[in-house]
Amino acid sequence: MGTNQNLTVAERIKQKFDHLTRAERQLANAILEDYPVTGLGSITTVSENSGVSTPTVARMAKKLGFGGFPQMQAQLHTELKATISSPIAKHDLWSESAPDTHILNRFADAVSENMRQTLKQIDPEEFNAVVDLLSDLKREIHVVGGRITRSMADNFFTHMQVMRSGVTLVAPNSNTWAHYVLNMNKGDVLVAFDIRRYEHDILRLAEVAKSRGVTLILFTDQWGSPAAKLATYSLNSRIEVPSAWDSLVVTLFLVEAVIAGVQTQTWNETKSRMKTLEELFDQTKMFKKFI
Amino acid sequence: MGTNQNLTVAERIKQKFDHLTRAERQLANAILEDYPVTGLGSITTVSENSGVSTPTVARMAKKLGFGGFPQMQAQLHTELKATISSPIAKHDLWSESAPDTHILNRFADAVSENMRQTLKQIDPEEFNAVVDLLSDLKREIHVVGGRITRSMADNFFTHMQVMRSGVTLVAPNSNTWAHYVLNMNKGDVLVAFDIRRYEHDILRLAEVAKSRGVTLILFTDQWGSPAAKLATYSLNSRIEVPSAWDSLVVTLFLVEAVIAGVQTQTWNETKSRMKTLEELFDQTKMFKKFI
DNA sequence: TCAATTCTGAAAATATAATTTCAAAAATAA
DNA sequence: TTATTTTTGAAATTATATTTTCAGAATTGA
Repeated sequence: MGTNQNLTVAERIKQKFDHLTRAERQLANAILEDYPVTGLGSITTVSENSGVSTPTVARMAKKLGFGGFPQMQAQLHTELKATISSPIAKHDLWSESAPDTHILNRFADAVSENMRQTLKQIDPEEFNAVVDLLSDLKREIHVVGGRITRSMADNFFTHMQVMRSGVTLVAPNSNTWAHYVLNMNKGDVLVAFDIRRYEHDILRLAEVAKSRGVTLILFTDQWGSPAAKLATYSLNSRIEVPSAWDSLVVTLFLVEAVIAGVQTQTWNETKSRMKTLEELFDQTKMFKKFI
Repeated sequence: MGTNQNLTVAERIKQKFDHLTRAERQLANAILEDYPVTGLGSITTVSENSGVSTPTVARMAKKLGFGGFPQMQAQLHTELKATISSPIAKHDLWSESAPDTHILNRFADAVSENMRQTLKQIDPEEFNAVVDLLSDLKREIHVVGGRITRSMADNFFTHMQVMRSGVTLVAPNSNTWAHYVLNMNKGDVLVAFDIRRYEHDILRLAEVAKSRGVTLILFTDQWGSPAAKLATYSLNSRIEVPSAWDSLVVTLFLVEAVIAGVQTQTWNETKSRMKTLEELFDQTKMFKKFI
């Protein structure tokens, strides 16, 4: 039988519409009405919604060239997925001169997808709340990272330090952390970075900080660090890429966006401060000689 | 229990995410990935697609406040119907719940554009050459960053150090750099990071290194650091974003891609090394107590 | 009109889905 | 480490969905 297997359900219905019986046409119209959502329920639901019996539904599915109702439904799922998912051609972006299989392009695809997924899941209210908290000059801010995320913590610290006072970077070596804890007071904020291969020390620090009334902001991955349950705000980013390691690209994106947010928020108070600091760097740069 | 009945599945997941278990989070991420289509199949399909068991799916549905899986699915159907019938096809990237003008979305647009432009301009041959050079175990590698790019240098160093021996991170304080120069020999590689507000010290170090027969790989911005003229390979990334600072997101992308390249190239020699190191970290993690 | 044919859905039969139970595995606490 | 708790999925159970059967209803052609 010459039924083309690649047709959509809607196309098949239209093609065969003349050969459908009265009850089948009724069903077909119901399916096309809110296409493809109506077809997604159980055969019972579909039959009820269109006022026909379940055998009619099953029969029509076969008539349209499917093995049965479940097969027709699977096709509807596939179609829906194609409709819903991004219409943006995946890699018109990327490096054209390199083949699709080149690590650059595979990496780019993965990072781009990570970005998309992360942004889809982020709660802007939560983001705003984080920015507000970090813009509050009355609160001291403590920043800590793990073995791999240390660079994120460092980057965050470097920028925050320019914008405001009262920012501390907790040293990587956890032996010294007791001293940092002494300086954490009620109302302070701890910004922690913890991704897969979650570090026990970070969790411990978060616990101790929490017990001292410190608010925890956590940058973690899609699965969530164990410290997440202690966090008031946690910003999760997708980190999987075709590599033996995880990608911090999206995490860095969030960090930079938060920094930009804080900068906007505190601009009035901090613009002169920033200018002075920048000038200082420019000057010292001039006079240093190392060799 | 006070669960609001009018929340979407996605909202419920986000709300309860921190209280979900490992397998449940895995499932939650799978559902959010192609939301809401992934959740539309049978409980069996959903469980298979997300790599968890059917009881886990049923349990999570209850945990999210539904009577069971079918109830959760009904909610997904309702949501889908609402989505489909709304004619406004939002650009599905980025955070839909935030307005276009929100810093998150403006930042995302900028970063995405930076990524596109950067990849368009990168020469895959040059990229490959950089990977080859860094995979050559006979060459010592020296890594240096500036005030802002230090975190990039640090990140690069951390990963390279796991994969191979002979990698040195040049300390941030340029007073001490003379010592590092003493250890640079002909054939060595200097990986330098230098973006806008180019740092004079980096240029000086590059000059000195060059005079000792060291090959320079430079990560810089679209305009190119003054050190670019000394570099054998330079990887330029776009860094402009709506912020007082520049964005290192794309630079980090290139760094991670290079690392992934080196990893692939040296896999045979380094896999055991990597494994051992990872295990070491896992162990020390267990026994350290800081407080 | 009536007989032949096709269509349809109630009900039975079958297949699959969803939930529950429970023992093993993993995580956590002591 | 060892004990305790929590989490997890295989297997059993239960509930639903899907298909099949078949008798009656609707349609068609004379």
